[in-house]
This record gives sequence, structure tokens and C-alpha cells, in this order.
Amino acid sequence: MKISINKLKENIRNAGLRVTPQRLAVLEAVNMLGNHPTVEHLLQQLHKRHPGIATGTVYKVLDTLVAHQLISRVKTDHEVTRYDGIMDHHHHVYHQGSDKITDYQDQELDILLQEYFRKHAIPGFCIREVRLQIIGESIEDERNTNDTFPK
Amino acid sequence: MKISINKLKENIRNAGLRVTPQRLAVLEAVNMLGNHPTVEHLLQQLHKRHPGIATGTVYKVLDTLVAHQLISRVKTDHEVTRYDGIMDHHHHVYHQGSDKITDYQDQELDILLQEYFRKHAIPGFCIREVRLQIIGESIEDERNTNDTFPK
DNA sequence: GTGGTTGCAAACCCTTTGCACGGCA
DNA sequence: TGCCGTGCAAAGGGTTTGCAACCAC
Repeated sequence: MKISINKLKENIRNAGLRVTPQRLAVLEAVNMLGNHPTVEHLLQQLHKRHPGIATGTVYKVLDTLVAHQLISRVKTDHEVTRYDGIMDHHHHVYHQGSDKITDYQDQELDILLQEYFRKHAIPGFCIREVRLQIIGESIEDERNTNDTFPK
Repeated sequence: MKISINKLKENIRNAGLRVTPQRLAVLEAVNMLGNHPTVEHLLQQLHKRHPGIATGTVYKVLDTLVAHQLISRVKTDHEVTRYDGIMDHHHHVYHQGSDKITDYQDQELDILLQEYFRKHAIPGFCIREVRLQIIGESIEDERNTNDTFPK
């Protein structure tokens, strides 16, 4: 899951952006921190190795990276904005009771949804994307993995 | 879609809450405005008939109503919080380019998802709810008389 | 009566903005 | 060198908070 600095540089350049230390640092931090960091997480991480970086700059860089699809934004109800370094299409699993958000990806599911919406088109509406928010909680007991779906 | 004041009162009381004019007014406004109002929308509406109601109170009342499951919160990336008076399980359709959010409800879809996740349980995770965010845009077509999805 | 609610305004927090300076291409 | 990008600090805007007064039960 770790991407080399050179690969990140290339990604920035390929997006048509100038490669700056700040952009590189933010992009690296989003990828390194992994679990959908908040801006606070990112600032904390960034200040270790780039003490000079300004908060406003981090916000601007994040906006730029999102606009150029190098990262994406994630948000649930009543939460601050988080960021995601993985740009492949995927869904999100929200762990109630902890601040964890994990990714969920399955082609079979996406095909299922695609089929469904092909048959059940919404009149006057063109679907760009269908995202799932899978909400629930982690189970302490490892044996108990195969159950329960909301009624 | 319109619910009587008495029914709303009853809902508040059944939730174990005191029935106050403010709670009644906010709950009524959420239901009356329908299309996932923001706090701003609600305040505008409320000031017409309840000029005295305080902004802070509206926020507190909304929190209370959400906590007691009389309404729910809706949010997408980069948006302010909105509220929903419909508590039945349903999904949301986000209309890019306008601030419209409509509801989507279909039992066949829910059964499909239920089946899917029964077969593809997430290890160590108990699913409470699966929400779809259907993102796309309205098609501008004057021939299309019923271009919005039925609420 | 009395404990839950409200009104009010200040505080808060995350985020955005404006502008002069700095550094990438 | 030209222009995009950054640092900084102040402003913005939605939301929360603290507390005295109020009122639903």
C-alpha cells in the first residue's frame, strides 16, 4: 500500500500540476496514514517532517489534489472531512463506536448494482456513481463473523 | 406526506420528550419543507410563524429530534448538514449541479443487497444498515414531464 | 414545584480568503 | 523570468456552549 516518492511525483506531474515539496508531502501523508485521515491527522504527521508547512496551504493542496483526482473526500453525518488516497472505485465501511472507516471493494457487487439500475432507471436522471455506506460495528468475537443484516 | 399536528405531538411524546412549541414547530417545518432542508431553510420557514425562536434552540431541537429518531441527518461531501423527516429506510439521490436531494426506496433493491451481504459477510463486522448514495445529474429535457423521481 | 427547555450571545472550530513573497518550470 | 504556489493571519460561516429565565408535566 506504500507508494514510492517518485511514483507520487509522477502522479502529480501527470495531473498537470507543478511538483512542490508541499504537494508531495501532503500526498505522501494521505497515502501513508491510510485510514482516511482528517486534516488534523495530516497536519500532525506533516509537522514532523515539514515543520514549516502552513495550515492554509494544506487545505489548498488538498483541494487541488481532490480537484485533480489524486485523492478523494469522504464524509459521514456529523463528522469532519476526511481524505482517501485510494482512487479506485470503492465503498466505505463505517465502524460505529470507533472513528474507523475501511474500504470495501467487490466487482460482483458493483455488477449487481449496475444490473439493477439498468433495469430500474430513474426517470430524468443520469447516474454517475453509486456509493455504498455500510454502517455497523466491529465484533469482538472472531468466531462470530457470518451473521446479521438489518431487517 | 403532510402529517397532522396532533400526530406530530404524539410522535414527540412517544419518544419520551416534552412537547414544546419549538419542537413541534421544528418537526413540522422539517416535514413541511420536504426536500431535505438545511438549517437555513428551516430558520427561514420558522421565522414566519414563530419569530421568537432562537437559532441555538433550533440546533438543540434538531439534535434532540435526531437523537430520538424523529428525523435524520443527511450529508454529502462539501455540503452543509440537511435533515430528513422520513424515517423509513431509504436511499438518497444527489443531483449534481443543483442542491436537490431526493429519496429512493425499493424493496427489491434492499432484498438484493441483503442477499448479497448474507453471502459476502464482512469478517468481524456486523452490518447495521446499508445506505446508497446515488450520484448523478438531472437530464434537461422539456419533453420529460415527470423528470423528478417520485418522492 | 422542579427539572427539562429555551433565548441569547459569545465562543468555537474547521475552513476559506487575500495578498505579498517565494520558488518551480 | 513568469507565473503558479505558499505563508500568514484575519475573516468567514455553520454549529456549539453556558447560564439565567421559563414552562411543560
